[in-house]
Amino acid sequence: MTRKSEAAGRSTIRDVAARAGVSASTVSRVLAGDYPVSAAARGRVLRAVRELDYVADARAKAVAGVGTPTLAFVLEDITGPSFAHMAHGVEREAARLGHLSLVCSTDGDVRRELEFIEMMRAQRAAAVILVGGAADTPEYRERTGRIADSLASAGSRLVLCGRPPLGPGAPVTVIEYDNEGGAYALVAHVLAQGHRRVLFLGGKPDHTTAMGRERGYLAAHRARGLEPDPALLLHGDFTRDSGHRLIRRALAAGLEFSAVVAATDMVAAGALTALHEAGLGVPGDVSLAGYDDIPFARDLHPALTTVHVPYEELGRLAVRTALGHGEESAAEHLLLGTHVVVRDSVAAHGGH
Amino acid sequence: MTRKSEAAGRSTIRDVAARAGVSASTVSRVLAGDYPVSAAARGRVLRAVRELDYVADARAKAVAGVGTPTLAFVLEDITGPSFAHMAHGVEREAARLGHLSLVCSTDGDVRRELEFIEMMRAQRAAAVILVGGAADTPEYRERTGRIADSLASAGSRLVLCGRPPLGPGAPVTVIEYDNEGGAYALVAHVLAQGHRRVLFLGGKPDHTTAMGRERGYLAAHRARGLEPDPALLLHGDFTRDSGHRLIRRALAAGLEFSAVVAATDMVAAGALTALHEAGLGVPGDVSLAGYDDIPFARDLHPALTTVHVPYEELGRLAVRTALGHGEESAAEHLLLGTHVVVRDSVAAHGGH
DNA sequence: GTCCCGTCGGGAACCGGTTGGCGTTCTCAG
DNA sequence: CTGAGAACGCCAACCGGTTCCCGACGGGAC
Repeated sequence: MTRKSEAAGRSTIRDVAARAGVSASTVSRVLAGDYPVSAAARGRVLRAVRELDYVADARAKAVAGVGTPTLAFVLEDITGPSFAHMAHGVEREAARLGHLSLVCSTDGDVRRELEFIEMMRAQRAAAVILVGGAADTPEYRERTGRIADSLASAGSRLVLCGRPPLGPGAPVTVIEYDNEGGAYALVAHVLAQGHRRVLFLGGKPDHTTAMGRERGYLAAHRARGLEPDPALLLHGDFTRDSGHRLIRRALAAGLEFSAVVAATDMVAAGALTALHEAGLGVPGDVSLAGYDDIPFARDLHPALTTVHVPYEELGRLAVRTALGHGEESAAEHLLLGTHVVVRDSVAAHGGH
Repeated sequence: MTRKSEAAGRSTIRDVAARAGVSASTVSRVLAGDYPVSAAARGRVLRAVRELDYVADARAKAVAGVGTPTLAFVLEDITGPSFAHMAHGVEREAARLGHLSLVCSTDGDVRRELEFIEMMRAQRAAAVILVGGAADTPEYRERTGRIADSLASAGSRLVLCGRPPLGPGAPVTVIEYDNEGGAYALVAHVLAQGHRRVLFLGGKPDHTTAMGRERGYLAAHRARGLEPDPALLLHGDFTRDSGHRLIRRALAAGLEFSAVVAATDMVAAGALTALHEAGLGVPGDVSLAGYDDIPFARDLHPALTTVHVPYEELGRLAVRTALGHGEESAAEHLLLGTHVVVRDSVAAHGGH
């Protein structure tokens, strides 16, 4: 009883073959359904498969060159609403295209990101999608460029989704949204309401998403011939606690401002609570705006004016272009639009 | 030039061997690092690996019986905050234990869930984690039981995380939280504030998570000798829109209530907005409570009283027990505690 | 100068599938 | 009754690794 493998246990194609009284090739062909097989043999094979509850080993198929391709996406933290929406888009589109999705949270740790990408190369993933902003240093470009080459030469592809593009020539697909433009439009809207001292609750310096929004903030001011007080540019991270803390500190420091633009809806949520706690009315005493248009933005009180970003679509596009399906496959750099969603948290300055 | 494979392209272990002037076995051994290999040979192999940018094919390793195990988790929608937190816990713990994580969103589609699980069996995943509530029908138990057997006989394991357990005997690991108990405590708190007509914004009938919370609602009433008006039990789903709609309808129908308990923080958020839109103050005119304690609950205005559920820990435990690590590996059924978080959205009936 | 043992490396079988090529059998026309 | 051609099924090679087993070589002890 060398390998009877009985009823239980992972049975192999040979077990099935033996039970059906045919060769392994025949079993394979019955299952594949391409090659002609006599009805009698097919029946016996099918029955054996059912009785043994046999499922072909996907890894072995993969080695043999058939089988479900895999797609990987790595993000900082699935818990962030915008990440979650991108992830959802990626996963849904991948599934639609018959791919499996591997995830990895890096918690912002570059080393973990690197390790995971290396694993994905070993897995022969069809594509690796890097999601979300990052520090755009020369080192980042160099490192990411190497990864892109490495992946490309292994027949895979690197996709940057809402992440700083590399120089031209790198074998990379980039899907971005108009990050700076959204911030520009939003801040322009705030300024149009008469606000002149607009506090900006930013993210980590040199984090591209944060910086893009900050650039939009500055550009909107300059377009009106205004030069914002540098003291109004605060830095933290993209969490609600950061927004809460930043506002408390600004208030404690006696900083003057009539409006707050947060780099993120999450940050705005924390900021809103801090303002409330300080007895400040929004938008009566101070106006507030966010960025991302997460579903919750509507349920803050007042409903948050923010910038809508098509996160889910971003994810879908990322996998579609990566896999070369769809007409956008030709393009290697896509830019999706954003737009301001006006709700109730921004009012005219000095307004009643 | 049969398979020179040049600089580019997925190089095989044989390519490396050829370039280093050794056999494939030696390359394998150098990379594995177990077997003694002369310094000279090792050096040549390492250099060849570097020059070819070689990474061993993880799928082939898997077939040969070594290599990174995989773990799968399937949930309804990664976009829901509580799901996202469980997912995060699962992924982080899996990574810590050296596993890869495959995800699948089912959007509540049972067929998709089934398909995915079958794929996971083919992938020889170490464990499949089913996350989130489901309709607990006899058919569900039967089907899930079959899956559990099937997975078990393939050396894998099914884990139900916050999902209805099966009968005893099924080869399943169950990680739950005290769903009903949390609702009981929450509603008891509301009743203790003097409220007698408490509207319950539930989920789909026969969805276990929703029903568990509903049971808690009822039990808390009965413990006080109260029998709630059946008209106060509303059903929808777990989205913010559902909460919004339900409140609007209840108000339009002239339903009387002094407090609202929502089955979910998301639902509570929608309900809160609907109440505000109707000119009702919270908690002045009506009290409101949620369930899940998602980070945003603090930033609603008023800050939401809710039930804290250790979602991330739930995810971590799921993989730990599934993989048989840790002391809890022996247990096959774990129940995590929940607790009420009192904030500002529930006030005494009749006001101060 | 042998003998022996330890170190090192290669050949080959194996993991669990797929598939090309070829021989066998069946069928039907001539 | 025979020969051609189609239908069918098995053998063996292959995918890309790992590892058992054994032979070769070199050095130290006697």
